[in-house]
Amino acid sequence: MEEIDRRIVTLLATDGRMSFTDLAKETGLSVSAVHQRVRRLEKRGVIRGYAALVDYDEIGLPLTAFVSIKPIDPSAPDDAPERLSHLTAIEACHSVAGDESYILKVRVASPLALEELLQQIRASANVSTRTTVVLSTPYDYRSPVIEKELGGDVTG
Amino acid sequence: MEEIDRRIVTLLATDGRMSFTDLAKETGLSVSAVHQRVRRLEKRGVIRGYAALVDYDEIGLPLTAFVSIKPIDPSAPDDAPERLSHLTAIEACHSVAGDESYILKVRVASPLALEELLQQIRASANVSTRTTVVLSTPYDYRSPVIEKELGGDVTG
DNA sequence: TCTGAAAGGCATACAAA
DNA sequence: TTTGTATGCCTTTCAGA
Repeated sequence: MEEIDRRIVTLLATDGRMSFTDLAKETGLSVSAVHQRVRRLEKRGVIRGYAALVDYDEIGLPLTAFVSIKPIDPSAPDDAPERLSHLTAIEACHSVAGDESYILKVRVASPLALEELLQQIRASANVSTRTTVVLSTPYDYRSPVIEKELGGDVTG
Repeated sequence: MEEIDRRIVTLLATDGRMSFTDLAKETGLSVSAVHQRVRRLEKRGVIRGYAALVDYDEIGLPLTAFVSIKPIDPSAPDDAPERLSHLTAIEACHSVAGDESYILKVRVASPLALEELLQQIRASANVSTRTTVVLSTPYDYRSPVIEKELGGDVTG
């Protein structure tokens, strides 16, 4: 029951365009039952959306870096994520524990573009930056192995 | 022409399940022309696949962390990615410039699970670890804004 | 929550330009 | 590389249990 939802999410995480017909075959349910379950998973927010996974080298953004940021003025309100969200080179923004406040993952075309981006980050959010350049990516976006208990109602 | 491919990739990066019919409407091409272009983009590796984006809180993996690793024995061959790939909690592995050799992104159920994972990482790859816990994620998996020149044959 | 049926829409292949 | 057509499959909805 809950087991089938895990299976569906795993299958779609691996192949986001899998058809309902194939999902039905894999789960042993009817097509319409799978259909309802997927729609419910989408509505509950378990599935947040679907994306094509892109090769960043191929689309002209071969340079990836992690940029850790720290506020210049620690007493100022921390609205860095909103201040930075207009910079489309930023793929992700994580608030983190530790010496620095956020880790950004960025994708740019060149070292020069990275330099310009760092200036924009510093200026937009009034932060200092520490940058770690990615040399290669053995793997990324691996599909999760889903825990047995879905949702927040874990009692065990 | 190349412009249309950028558009198609952008649309599919944002909605990985968009139909060819809708892609055709958005690009002004016929359905079969879009179909061929998507298949070509997949074959060229510009589109590497499709994935459902999952809410990690909802699937029982609410704790995200970045784990930087450094070999204990720097003279030993560096095969950390292969040695670690069996650990499914590791979502991504990036080789990086700087003091440490790799940055791992991991997803676990709890602090205890993180502790156990770190032990497995250290044992599997003979490395020391430095862990940065993610407190919240303002945004992640944002779709790229694609450069005008696709592929490696940039002449301008 | 499931199944099965009915509808319309969509994917895919193909001929032609 | 494109368009249009054709066929069959798939998605989606609905009734019923």
